[in-house]
Amino acid sequence: MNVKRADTIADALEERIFTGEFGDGERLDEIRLATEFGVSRTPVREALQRLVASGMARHLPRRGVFVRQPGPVELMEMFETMAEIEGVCGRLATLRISEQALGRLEAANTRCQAAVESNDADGYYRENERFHHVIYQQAGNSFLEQEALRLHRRLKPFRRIQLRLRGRMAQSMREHQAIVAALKAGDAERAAKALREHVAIQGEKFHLLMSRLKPEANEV
Amino acid sequence: MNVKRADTIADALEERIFTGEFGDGERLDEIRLATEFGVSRTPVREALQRLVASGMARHLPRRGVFVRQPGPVELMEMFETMAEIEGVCGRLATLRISEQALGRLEAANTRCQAAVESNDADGYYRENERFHHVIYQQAGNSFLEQEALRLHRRLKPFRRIQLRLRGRMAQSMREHQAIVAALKAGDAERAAKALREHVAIQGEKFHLLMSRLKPEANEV
DNA sequence: GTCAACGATTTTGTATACAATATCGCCTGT
DNA sequence: ACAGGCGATATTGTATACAAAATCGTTGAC
Repeated sequence: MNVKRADTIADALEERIFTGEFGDGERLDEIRLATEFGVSRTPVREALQRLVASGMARHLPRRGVFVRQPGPVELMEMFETMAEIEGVCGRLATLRISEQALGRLEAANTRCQAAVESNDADGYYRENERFHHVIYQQAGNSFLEQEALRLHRRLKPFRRIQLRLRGRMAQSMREHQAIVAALKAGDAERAAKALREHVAIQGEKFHLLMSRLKPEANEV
Repeated sequence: MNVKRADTIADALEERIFTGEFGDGERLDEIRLATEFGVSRTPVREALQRLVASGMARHLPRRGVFVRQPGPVELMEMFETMAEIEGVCGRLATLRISEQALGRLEAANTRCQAAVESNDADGYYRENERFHHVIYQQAGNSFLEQEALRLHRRLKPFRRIQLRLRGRMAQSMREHQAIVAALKAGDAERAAKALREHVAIQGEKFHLLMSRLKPEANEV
């Protein structure tokens, strides 16, 4: 193992929170996890601290660490924030993007199109991610890029679902093309708006799916 | 002590990094800090992890944690990101702000004006902070608000300095008034632009001061 | 029967002990 | 004299032991 054990434990726990194996409010028992991972409490506690720092769990002093699944309201807030940050990245990228990066965007879009045609959701998802990462990077601000990546990653399990909606992949594809068009035209405000709405729609589609699947889970 | 010891240690270390007592690249020796704080290594290690999580230090496995002071480039990136986020908050707040909050903004501005007239930089700083916090809050997105507060806090030691520039307080005051005017007019784009530039100028002024004070520190 | 208080138990937070690995200095060989 | 390797030392990472505090159950009083 290249990284220290506490890091791997943190990753494993993170994954389990993402998949929903750990429900909201569930206490993460240090001893239980320690025995489960076959380690002492020390590395488990380090991992838990990492979860708390990333906002995936809450720490109540002398009480323990409790997983904190975002509710519908917070999820919509996170999607809105992501949309705004993407918009910012898009506006800055319009002014700063390189020719090469524009090429990478179009290449990713081409592969997205292929995925749409073969109805390959996984492939689309992968290329879509690449597309967005290029835009974050081309905003020309490493700090902003890192923040965008952080939130992007946090929303990953929720973003993925909405691609299952009928026709969403093709719609997303058209939005990508509009984004590239605005970037090529050097129209920063149009690029910002296109990206903002592209992500906002993802949030709305996700919300739609959630309210369909479990309509009772819409409060708090 | 209400909070656990590791938290207070983290706060103390954070403060010392902010004040520059710990320089960039300096190793934070667990044993040294433990003896200094009169505790064992365990709470010190927890505190160090918190610093790493907040980006104020870096952790090299089996090597230790090293303080990571942002260089001029990263600082400008952080100011630019802050400017963009404030712009976003401003745009959203224009659509969502309450009458009461508008009143609070104007009250804060009035107190700012008083501080300008008595040349009270500390007072100005305090009311300026309140002003911005109201805008974050009125964006109507708790998640975004928390992100804004986090970055705002991170930039605190650097934001404060620029107020010492001659005439900066009065200029900042005028910018605040333009922001409130845009908010009252319901012109979201104008409010966004005004806030973006207000913060961007802070970054520029800070940069100006830095290049004056230590012109050799402008690389990396 | 219910509520409160007290003690036992569990669990977190901290200290210390141990293990593993990196760093530094010395020594030897060329 | 300098480079490389080997060992001593120091430091991080993990395990265990201990302390403090919260929870839970029981018991007793009303």
